[in-house]
Amino acid sequence: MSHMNTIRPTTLEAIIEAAFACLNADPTTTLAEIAQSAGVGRATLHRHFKGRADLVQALADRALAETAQAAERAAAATSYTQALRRIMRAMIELGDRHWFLAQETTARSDRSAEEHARQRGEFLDLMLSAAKEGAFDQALPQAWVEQVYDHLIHAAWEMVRGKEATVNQAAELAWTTFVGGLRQTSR
Amino acid sequence: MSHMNTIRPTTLEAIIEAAFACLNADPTTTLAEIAQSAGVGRATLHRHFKGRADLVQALADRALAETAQAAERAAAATSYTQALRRIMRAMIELGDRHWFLAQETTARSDRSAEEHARQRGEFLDLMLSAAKEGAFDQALPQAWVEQVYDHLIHAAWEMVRGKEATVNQAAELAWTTFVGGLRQTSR
DNA sequence: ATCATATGAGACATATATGTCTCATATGAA
DNA sequence: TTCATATGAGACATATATGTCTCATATGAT
Repeated sequence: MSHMNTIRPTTLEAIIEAAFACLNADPTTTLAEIAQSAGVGRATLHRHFKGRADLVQALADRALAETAQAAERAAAATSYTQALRRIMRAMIELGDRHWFLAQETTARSDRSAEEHARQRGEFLDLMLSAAKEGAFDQALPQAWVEQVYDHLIHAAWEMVRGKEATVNQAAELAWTTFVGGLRQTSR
Repeated sequence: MSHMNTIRPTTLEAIIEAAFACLNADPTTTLAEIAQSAGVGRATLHRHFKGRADLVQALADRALAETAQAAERAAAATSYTQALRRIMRAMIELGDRHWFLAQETTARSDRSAEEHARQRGEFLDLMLSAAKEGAFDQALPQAWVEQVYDHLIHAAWEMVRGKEATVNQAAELAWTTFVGGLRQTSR
């Protein structure tokens, strides 16, 4: 604290945002390319992250923390179904984080994997509760409901990325498709 | 023709299948790892493919050809809607090819990209025709319908991969979810 | 059996990404 | 201004993936 010449917050942020964007677009992206995309020297990237593995771990940690926080906030709702809907919207907004976590399965720390599993577990409980509320057909395989939920988030995020919809529109489309597609009467 | 000691078809096939599996699981997979996974020497892989780029191009070409052929076969149906359904099922069966084409956007030959675009165009026409038949709500953004269609294919494929459903079951789930989610009354 | 070709193993060279260091400069606090 | 720290540029070393070659062996056709 006090007088220290702190790291410019923009530098670290720029690296992290560029890394999310680059690695989501192409997981083989070079550290040099990420640095360049962040408008930062290659050495600077190495000062902040020991190496590729370290960077990826940091991204995973951040994505996990951000999605967890957003989900927690969104979970405050009048019903489990509404919570599910609000979380879906929140995940679409954090689409790059969500997608990164879904893709980057390689070599994550135990703690990180545990946290991910814990979050996932909480979410599944919520889904179960929403199912009991009648949000979707309880006879459907749980795995299918999860798959559809996650993939619709990604689909919606890509709509937003491609400027084909606003976040609100995409979230609305995704939710409507989710409940309509998994409705009990639709079987 | 004639007396030549032909390449063992199994060698090439093994390499290609291993490459699809490995690269889908982790795009950064090494050529050495692919060769090993195929149960083949590293040198042998290089005899068949000049390098990584060449291999990826070959995979893309094959995936394109296989999906095109399967789609053409499936398109023979009693209605555009049925064709759409049969194509969806076919794509789930070719899930690894379909996914590979969706992911591997980097550096494909012009011819390959053109062919992909052409296929895509034909498919969009079909979707439009199915929409006119009432397969789904015509008021929905075309891009959203495409996104949902493609993502449900991937979701279904992952169900099959994870042994959580047979191809038939997964295809049924995907189609039901598709038409239910995009139904006109569901808006 | 004989021969042509495919293959595997490994040596070797090269290319590319990664990691480390130095030094000049920029920046913000005191 | 003065000072401590962050940064950029680039040199340099290392690690890893890739590409090429040789040779012994396996395989299938004749």
